[in-house]
Amino acid sequence: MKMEFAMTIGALARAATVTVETIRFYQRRGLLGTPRKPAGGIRRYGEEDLARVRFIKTAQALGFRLDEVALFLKLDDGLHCADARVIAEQKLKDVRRRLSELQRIESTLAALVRECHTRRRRISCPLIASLQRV
Amino acid sequence: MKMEFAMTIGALARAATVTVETIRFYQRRGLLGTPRKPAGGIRRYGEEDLARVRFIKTAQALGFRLDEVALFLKLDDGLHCADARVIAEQKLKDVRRRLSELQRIESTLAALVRECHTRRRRISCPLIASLQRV
DNA sequence: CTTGACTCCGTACTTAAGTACGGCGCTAAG
DNA sequence: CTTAGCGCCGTACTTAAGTACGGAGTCAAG
Repeated sequence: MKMEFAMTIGALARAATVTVETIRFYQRRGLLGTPRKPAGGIRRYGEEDLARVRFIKTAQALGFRLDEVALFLKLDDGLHCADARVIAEQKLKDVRRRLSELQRIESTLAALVRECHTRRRRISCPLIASLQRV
Repeated sequence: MKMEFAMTIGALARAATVTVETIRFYQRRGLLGTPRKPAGGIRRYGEEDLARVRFIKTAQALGFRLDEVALFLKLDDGLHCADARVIAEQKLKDVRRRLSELQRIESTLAALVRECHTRRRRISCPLIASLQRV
């Protein structure tokens, strides 16, 4: 039997370093359960709720959207590992696409700034002029 | 004297490969002028309007937001090149920050997927399990 | 027993960059 | 002369992930 130290929603939020509003938002989105309320009292949250919020935040930090997190949670019964992998592979593809796009932007922008540094005292700003035709 | 071939808003939108609604949206945002309307007639747009829309789209493709584009347009008198450069340098910094963040995500996600491939037939999905603690 | 902090709940607002809609007028073709 | 297709204009809706607010109720300390 584990020692459950029950938290209020505020304590849970602090423990997960999110706001109370975020907790309530996740509940509305169905990502997090809402404990039964003891008849005109205050809800209590356990460690599994904290783990859930951390799960959501970790997945988000890896680029998953909340609806994808919801999918993961549905698949979290040990049986759907392949399905979860497919989602992660798609996300990885997406991340790599964004990465190369951003790299393209980086080099173009860097070139523009460089040009702006070297070609001083021109009639018109090379950077702004470039935006007409990059 | 240049041959101005005047366009309707629809023709301008097609020429710039945006929608009419986008043109009108840019006008509301002050990014694009609204030609005088010939008393109960239809507005006509010229090449400078097309150039302006292309300018906006090019800047957007380099990661600038519309409010930053608006700044560029205000600076476009040849006198504020240094100011424009500062904006571009900030954007470049921002792009590089996002780039390294995305690289971090890429490697973590790739490792997770790899683990999911090799460690088959485990009791629980390593990917989902990892989200509890990455 | 009061005060202050916190919870509960519903609703509305935020940002960015559009998209969609609906009613009207004009205009070019048949 | 009529009709189809645009243009004009205002307003509202979209997505994502929360934030903000306001009026209650509750709980613990003093």
